[in-house]
This record gives sequence, C-alpha cells and structure tokens, in this order.
Amino acid sequence: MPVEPLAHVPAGPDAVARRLSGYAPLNPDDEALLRQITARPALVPARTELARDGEAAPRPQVLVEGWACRQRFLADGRRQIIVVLLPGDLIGIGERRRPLPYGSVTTLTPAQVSEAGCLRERAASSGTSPEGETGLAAALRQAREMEELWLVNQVVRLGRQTAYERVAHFLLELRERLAAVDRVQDNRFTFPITQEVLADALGLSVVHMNRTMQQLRRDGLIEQRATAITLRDVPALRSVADYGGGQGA
Amino acid sequence: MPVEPLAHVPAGPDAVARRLSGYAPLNPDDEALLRQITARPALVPARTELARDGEAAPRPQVLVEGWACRQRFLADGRRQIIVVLLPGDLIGIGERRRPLPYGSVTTLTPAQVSEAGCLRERAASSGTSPEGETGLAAALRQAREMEELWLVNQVVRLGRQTAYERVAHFLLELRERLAAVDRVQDNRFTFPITQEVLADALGLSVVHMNRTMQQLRRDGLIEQRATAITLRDVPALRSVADYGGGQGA
DNA sequence: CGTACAGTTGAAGTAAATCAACAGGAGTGG
DNA sequence: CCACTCCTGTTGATTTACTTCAACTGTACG
Repeated sequence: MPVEPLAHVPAGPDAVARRLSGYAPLNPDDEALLRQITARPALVPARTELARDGEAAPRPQVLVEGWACRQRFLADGRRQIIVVLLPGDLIGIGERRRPLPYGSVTTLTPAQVSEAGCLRERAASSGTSPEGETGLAAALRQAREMEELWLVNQVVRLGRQTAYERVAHFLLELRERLAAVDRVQDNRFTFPITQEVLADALGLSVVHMNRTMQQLRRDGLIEQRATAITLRDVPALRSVADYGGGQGA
Repeated sequence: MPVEPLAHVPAGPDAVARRLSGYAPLNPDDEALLRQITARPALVPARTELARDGEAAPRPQVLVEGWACRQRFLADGRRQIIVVLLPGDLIGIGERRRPLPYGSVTTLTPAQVSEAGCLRERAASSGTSPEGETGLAAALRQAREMEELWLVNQVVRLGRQTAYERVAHFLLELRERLAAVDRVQDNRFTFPITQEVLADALGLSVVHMNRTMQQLRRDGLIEQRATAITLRDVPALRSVADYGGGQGA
C-alpha cells in the first residue's frame, strides 16, 4: 500500500485540544500538555495497525489527523468495523487491565498519531475534586461516554435500520463528530473512505452499499464529489434516520 | 403485567459481590459495603423502567436478581435491545455528565434492584494508588470494560453474522456471564426471556427467531425445557459462532 | 369459560447478498 | 509512450435470508 498524499487533511488547529475543550474547560497546563503531545505526531500510511486485537496493553494514542477504525475479523474473513475514528479521537485511553477482544485499530487514510500515555497520568493526578471531576479528567470521561454512545448508535443502526436508514444515520453522526473538531462547512466535509469500508462499517455488501449511496444521491439527500460529501438535506436525513442529534432525547 | 413469581431466581449468594470480586480482590470494607447495599433490594415487577432514555442522571443501581435490558426505540416502534443485563450487573455507574440517548433500562423479569450511589463514592475516595487502581475501583473499571466488550460483541453479531450464528454467539456470551455469578451448571442455565425479546436483541423478526431456535435444537446444539436452556454442544456452538471465549484473542 | 400470551406453522413478499462482468483512473514498468 | 495491473465504482441477473401476514396451538389465568 503506497503512502497517499495528505491532500484531504487540512493543517488546521489541533483537533485533540478542540475536542476535549468542548467537553470541559481545560486549564492552561492541560492545554500546554496537549500541545506538547500533538506537536510531533508520527506520520503513518493508510492500513497501519495502531493496536492489535486482544493485545495486553494497547499504547494510549491520539489521532491528530486522518481517519482510522476499530475492527474485528471473523475466522472466514468477514470484517466488521466497530467504530470509525476521526481526528481528535483517543485510542486506548481507558486502560485495559486484561487483554480483551475489543478489535484492532487500523488507519483508513494516511494519518498523524501521537503517543498519549501522559494524558492518563495527568488526568489521574489532577482533577479529582470531591464533587465531580474537572478539567482534563472530566473531558476524558466525557470522551469515553461519547465513545459508548457511538457504540449504542451502531448497535441500533445494525440491528433495526434498513440500509438506507443506516447510511443516513451514519452520515449525520459523522457530521456531528467532525463539526466538533471544526471540519464541517455548510454540511460539507471530506469523506476519504471507500464504499467497501463503509459497507464493513454498516454491515452491508459493497454492491448494496453502492446502490444505497446512489439512491441517496438520486433523492437529493447527499452529494459526492471526489473525496468530499455534502449533506444537502439534513432535515430529510434526520427524518429518514430517526436521528435525534446531539445531546438529549 | 402481573408480577410473576420469582421461581427462576435462586436465593444464592450475592451476585454483585461475586462479579466484582472476580475482577479484583476486594478488601473487607468493600465487601461489607456491597453486603449493605444488596441487603434490602427493592422488588420490582417485569417491564419496570429503571432508567429513562436521555435522562440527565440515571441513579446508580445494581441488579441483584433477575434480568433486564438497555433498549432504544425508533419513532415507528421498532425496538433494539442494546445489551441484556444479568444478576450482578451495574446500571448507571459510569456517571453521566450530560443527558445522552444511551437507551432506557427496563426489567425483563421480576427483579431485585438496589441503589448504589455509594459505590461510586467509595471507589473514588479509595483505591487510587499511584500505579493502577486497587480493590473496588479496579473492579468497577473492569466491569465497565466488560460492558464495552459486550457492546463490541453485539456490533459484530448484528453487523456480520447470520441469524444462526448470532443466536449461538449470544448464548455463549450469556453462559459466560452467568457462570461468572455462578448460575450455570453443566452448561445449563435459566433463560427467562421470550423469543420476542431475543429477536429484538439480535435484530431479527420473531418468526425467524423461532425458526432459528428450532434449527439449533434440531441440530442438537441446544435444548430448552420450560424456562431453562442447556448448551448441549459448546464446541460446536463456538465453532458456529466464531466465539473465542473469555479473555484473549 | 373466555382472554391473553408465547410459541409454531405456512405462504408470499422483499431487502439484501452473491456472482459476474465491465469502466475509469492511478500507479508501474517496459 | 504504451501496456499492464490494481483499485474503486458501477451495473445486471440471480439467489437467498429474512420479513411480513395470517392463522392456529397449547397453556396459564382470572
């Protein structure tokens, strides 16, 4: 696999700090730590395994740029993508005490990744005031809760939604998550994954994935050009997907 | 809905303490706290809502006896069961800072439930030694990690397995979880849920669920009598379901 | 005795998978 | 430069897994 150019990765402000500060106010020390962590990320090509399935202790890392995923393979080669990881997302922050088959983490595009062991330490040492956590610790907790929400969403999509609904729902979730790191403009964002990846994320065959995307385009709900996608009718997508959106019921 | 007798609920030793002590050694204080919490559980009938979807702060609770589930409904009434909760499982322990649509928690059978707010407090106050957590804090963390694993398993089942495989996989997971609270003997355990619930958990229609169970019985993999089920051929089930089992890859 | 519910069965319909082939672009090597 | 392969997207034809609809059973229960 050749290392593709990072054309779709804008050199914007740090996604990690943006994400976490959106969850809880960070103090200057926390922000400095984040800047330090993400200052010199490792550049890795697509299809790089960042964490192996069932491994004792996946190193804590942050995805500074690019897309990745957690995935699990069945014995006969079937693949299920558990969750797609976007810029600003954390990997292996909730420490593993025992090796468990959570799936492997693999880049979907060329990416920038930083080690983040010190994040956990900082969060543990500071921020545990008597009533509730503050600063970095609170933000990390919120980040973990969001991860759980994405898993729940994924379960509902796969269990009870049609292909058409699944894609709509998934796109709305991506839009919301990317907006949190300032990567959405006019409901338009880069969409650097193939239909095969999308199919493995949404539990569909590639062929059916293709036809479903076409249907969404024909219905005027989305528009795709090169590696960018535009959600042309968010209300309609919400209605189709039964997507509540954001916080709250 | 009438309150059914608790025939399938043996008055065995406390499931909560059994679960948690399996994850990390608890000190006598922790055990005393657990005994105190579970000493006078509330008796609730089936179909009782223990936590509402998107609610600000679901009260921390422990399921002492009986089965429950986390579920989410779509606007048109379709239901997806996110995860089935068994004796010893925790509800709302990972505190929610914001209301999020994680799904509601509802009993599937008559159940015994205890408030457990003090669990979180105890875990926070004790057990955070410099390197790694200990005692109750460690056990609670491990419990949360297991919950995440169940969600990942659910995603893989729903996304990439056939009905037959899904049921096999789900039954093996139930067996493992119930064994952790000593409710399995000779691969036999109580199975107090209807095929409709099972269908909503595994993303199938009731009719297809029924036929799939019949097939498993005909193939000699399981045996059902009244509200008990026996896994007659665990190796075959493992092979069908691609179920690694327990820890490790 | 009548109702409600869980399980079961058959027949028909449908969403999605599978199989197979082809087109366009991108990189590669001669 | 061309011929080559690889990859992604696309299309058509066929099959299959699963859903839907409807009816019927046994059982528990008031």
